[in-house]
Amino acid sequence: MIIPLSSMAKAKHTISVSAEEKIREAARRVFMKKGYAATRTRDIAEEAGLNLALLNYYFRSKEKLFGIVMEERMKQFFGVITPLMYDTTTTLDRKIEMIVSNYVDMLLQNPDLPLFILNEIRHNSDLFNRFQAGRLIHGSHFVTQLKEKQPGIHPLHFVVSILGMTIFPFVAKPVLQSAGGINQQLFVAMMEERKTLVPKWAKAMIKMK
Amino acid sequence: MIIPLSSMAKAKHTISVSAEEKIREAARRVFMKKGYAATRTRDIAEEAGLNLALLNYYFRSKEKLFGIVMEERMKQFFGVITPLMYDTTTTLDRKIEMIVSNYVDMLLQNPDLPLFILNEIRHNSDLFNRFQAGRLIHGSHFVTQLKEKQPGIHPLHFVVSILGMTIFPFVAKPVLQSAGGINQQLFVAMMEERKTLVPKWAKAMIKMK
DNA sequence: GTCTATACAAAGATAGAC
DNA sequence: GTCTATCTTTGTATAGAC
Repeated sequence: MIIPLSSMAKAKHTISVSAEEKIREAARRVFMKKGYAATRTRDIAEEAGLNLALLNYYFRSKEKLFGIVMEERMKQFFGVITPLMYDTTTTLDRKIEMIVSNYVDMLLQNPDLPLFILNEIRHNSDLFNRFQAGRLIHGSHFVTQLKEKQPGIHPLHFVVSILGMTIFPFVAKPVLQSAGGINQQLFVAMMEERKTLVPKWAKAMIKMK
Repeated sequence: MIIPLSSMAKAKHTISVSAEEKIREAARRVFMKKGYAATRTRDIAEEAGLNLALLNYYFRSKEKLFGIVMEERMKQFFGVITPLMYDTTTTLDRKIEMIVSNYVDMLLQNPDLPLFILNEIRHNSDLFNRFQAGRLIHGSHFVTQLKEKQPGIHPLHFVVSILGMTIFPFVAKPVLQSAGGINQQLFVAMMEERKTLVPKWAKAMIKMK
């Protein structure tokens, strides 16, 4: 039996991670930690345990490599809520519970993600526009449901409040730990508590006169 | 009558801004816009309309200049709430109203401030520790009042929620405008509305069973 | 595909004239 | 105090051997 070369190459790639993959993962870690501007391509090569030239061989430039990392991270950051917000089969209350819970779980695994994303978008707003042109929130079923319940208040007020209560603690984490006098363990415990607290508060807000 | 030289120099400084001052203000604008790592000293010199060498003449290095700017901005960012939080003469409800209202007013004038501060602190947490060692929130009268009203819930939960609802919209502004479909004018109007909405919600949260 | 060595550009800092 | 010119370091990208 003849085994095609392409299959052999594929098999080889499944046992040991390819150099390309190593660089992409190293780039993700370094970019996330230091941000685009403060990251040196040498840092990425070193983190990957590979030579600097490989970086330019697989990806054309620092900027191209960053674009790839950024797209993956934005998918992760916005992907947590987009499907939920557009789901027409769940109630408003259930949506709120799921959005908060899913976000907290994901952010506990990726605490640096929000500040990274929001900061890089601010310095290059094209990043976001290129990713998914507008209307991500505006046209969602979630917004429709909010408008029904509270026609007098712009639905974005509720979206901002829920996301703010959920995401902000991770953005302000260093300050909270230092000025609030809490350690890592307590921080995690509080975020777990917020999975029930924030939805409870949010539902009350929406039902208020 | 004899006018001392020192007075003349002082008078001169009141009419035209000194080079040192020009550089500090230019540095503030450029650092706030691009962040520390992405800022080039040449950008600051150009923004100030002065030569690059002056920057090193007055301040020893880019890092020193940044430290000065950072300290001023942190004073502004934390100074808005610190006095209020430690004030023992105001009620809890009044404190909440004042914190939100003061923050919104200040942030409408300095929309880039939160992301700048939080991002730079994350990349160099010494910046915050050096500024004002811990306890900024932890030992405040505000926290004491919250603990009285709701002994079962960690007071930091309320602090985080109030600050999150107030500050987060400014941190996420580019995303909100693009994905939420709102322009600058509507953004400002909504932030004004939040000066009454957020306190109303926050008070209800604290009173909940 | 992977490496070493190096070209080239950008950026921080300084010397020295005025 | 302020400028022009320049040194030095750092960082991105490429050439060329294996």
